[in-house]
Amino acid sequence: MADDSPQNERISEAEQAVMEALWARSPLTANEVADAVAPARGWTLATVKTLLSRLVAKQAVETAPDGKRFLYSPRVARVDFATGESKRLVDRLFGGSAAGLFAHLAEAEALTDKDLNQIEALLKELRK
Amino acid sequence: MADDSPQNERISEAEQAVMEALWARSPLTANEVADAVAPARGWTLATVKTLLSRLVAKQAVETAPDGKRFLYSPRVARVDFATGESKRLVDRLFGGSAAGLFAHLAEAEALTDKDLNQIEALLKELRK
DNA sequence: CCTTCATGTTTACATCCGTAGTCGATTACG
DNA sequence: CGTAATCGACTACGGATGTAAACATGAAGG
Repeated sequence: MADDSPQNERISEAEQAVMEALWARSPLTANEVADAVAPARGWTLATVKTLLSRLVAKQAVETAPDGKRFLYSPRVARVDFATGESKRLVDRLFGGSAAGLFAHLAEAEALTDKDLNQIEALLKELRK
Repeated sequence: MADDSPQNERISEAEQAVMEALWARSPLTANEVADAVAPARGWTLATVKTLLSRLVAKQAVETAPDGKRFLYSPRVARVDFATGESKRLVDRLFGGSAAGLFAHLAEAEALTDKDLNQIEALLKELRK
């Protein structure tokens, strides 16, 4: 029973920063990833390399040899990651009810007018 | 500059299970908390005691002496915890846009009809 | 009173995470 | 051809987390 499916392992916060770079553009070399991510987080190249390794181990990223080095690409889509994390939150905090999450955000005044308008438009669209 | 405000520290997943017990009913003794959470998670009393200690250290839980033992109560409201976690998710994944989260859930078909109805009703209420 | 039970405190330990240095091999440049 | 730069792999290490046992101390019961 080989575990060939991507991303059973959890992606940590620091790792996500690396994924974002790859989601934005890929494939990238380790250096390119570092250029994209390291400055904003104050990381050294070594840190980025470690995170890339861990992501490869977690099968969240795959490598293609390119001469001496590797080109890195995401193996999990950002959409799937976002879905997983969102569902986890909804389950953990709102008993699986997405509406519960929205009620909560509304109550916490965490919804801007813009949010409300967009959600309303979305709803209309879905109803169609 | 004393840090007297509750919960700057992050509450972990295991710790949240303990918080849930206290949010459901409080104050509770360590034993009562254990009775409430240990079976479902397969924990021993010792584990619950450790988690309670850490929560006290994190100022997420406060104690009141009750003779020989302590009574534990939450110091952070569940609502605030939920708000914090929700905002963190929205920031980390949807650039701070709650509508983005909503659009995403819709696209992932993670919204049931019930969710949609409830959200619609919510919106109507907010528009009032 | 002395033993036992209950309960909080301390210690333990494996794993994960954040952050990074070092090593070994390979490539490229002089 | 030899030396320097490059790059992935391995090692490191402190803190957080999950999980729990050992210990100390006070209370309760015989």
